[in-house]
Amino acid sequence: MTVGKALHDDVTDAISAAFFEELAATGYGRLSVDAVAKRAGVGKAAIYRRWPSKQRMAVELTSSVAVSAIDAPDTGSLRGDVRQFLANARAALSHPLALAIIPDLLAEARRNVELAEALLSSVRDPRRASSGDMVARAIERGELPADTDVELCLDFLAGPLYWRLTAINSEPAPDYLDRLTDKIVAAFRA
Amino acid sequence: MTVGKALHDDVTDAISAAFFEELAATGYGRLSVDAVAKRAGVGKAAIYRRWPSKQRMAVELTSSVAVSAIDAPDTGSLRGDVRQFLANARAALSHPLALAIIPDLLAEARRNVELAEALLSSVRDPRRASSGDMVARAIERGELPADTDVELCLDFLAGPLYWRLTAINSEPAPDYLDRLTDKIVAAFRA
DNA sequence: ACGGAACGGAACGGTTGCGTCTCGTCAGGG
DNA sequence: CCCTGACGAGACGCAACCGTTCCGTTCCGT
Repeated sequence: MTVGKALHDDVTDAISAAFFEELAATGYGRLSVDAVAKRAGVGKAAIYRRWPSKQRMAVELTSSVAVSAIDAPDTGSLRGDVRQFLANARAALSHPLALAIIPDLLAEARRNVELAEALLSSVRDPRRASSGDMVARAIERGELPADTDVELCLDFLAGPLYWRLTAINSEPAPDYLDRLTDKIVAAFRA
Repeated sequence: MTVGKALHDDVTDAISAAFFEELAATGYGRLSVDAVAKRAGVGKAAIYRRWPSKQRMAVELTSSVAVSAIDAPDTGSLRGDVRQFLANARAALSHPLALAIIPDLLAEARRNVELAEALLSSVRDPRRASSGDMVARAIERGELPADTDVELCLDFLAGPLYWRLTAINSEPAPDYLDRLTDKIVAAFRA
């Protein structure tokens, strides 16, 4: 027994796409439901038929898309895994939308508890877990000492690249990821 | 020949303090002039007597405060300099205001050209230069090879700590900075 | 073919914000 | 001691936005 007729998937998809485009263009703080609806070619009612508020729409759309972005390279060597992880991260951050949206979400999460919890559980924890497995495999292979501080290593995996791409904002050299890999592996072993 | 009577410094200071508190609490996107004025115990006219618009107020206040936050430790050894740099950065980011404001400004800068240029010239460039000197001194002392990639090293100096404090959002262990220093120095030498 | 529900569009009331303006007050330099 | 101008407070016009409600239309299951 369905309660009502089904919402149209294509409309939901259009809203989702428009939401992220609008989020990238104007930021979480200034995001307006009218703008999302207009960009999606949709009536506002279609949005409020799906979510009870702007906040819930933002949180649910954000975490629903984020879960698909989990990568756990397993190339057989630490260096290969690190290099692949960086390539994946670089590719993900090459989407202009992602590069504009992610820092915005991290900033907003610091004052929006609901958003913060959604991001932590749907993005940080899974990613951190799979990255941790990556380091654990290196330890099992004997590439890293058994007492390696995994948590600390993970900060090196994402930190420098994220810092370069979002804060420094200058295009890295072509061989940047290779050089970065060398230094990250060296840091892991320290 | 003064054009008019002087603006009161204590009022300007109150506006500045209120601006940053409001910025931390609500974010750049939602920041309102009314809220800043009310928090400062000031009429809106006092603000518009000083800056022609909200945007200019934000840019000028931000860059004026930022210039004072430049540190270039020179302890005589690479490890000492790195450790001191991290301690300074950690202290700066321990201000709850800073931890809420900085990610917000970085996110906003990505879509606000005027703010971006102000941050790049008043924060990134001076900090990057003094940090570069730090690495250059290590090269002169022979602690690092002459062909060290300074730019890449700087990404390691700030990236992991910033990532940990802003994105991962879990309190680091007491000896975190020491362990971090070891790995950063190892990365520098790679 | 029918009917119900979702659809795009638009208007609504209530709220908020920007930037301007006007009050009456207060301070400080000549 | 007086006069100029900054001051706090707040009203103003205008625009934007949220969330709701109403249209007339279109789609889809039965």
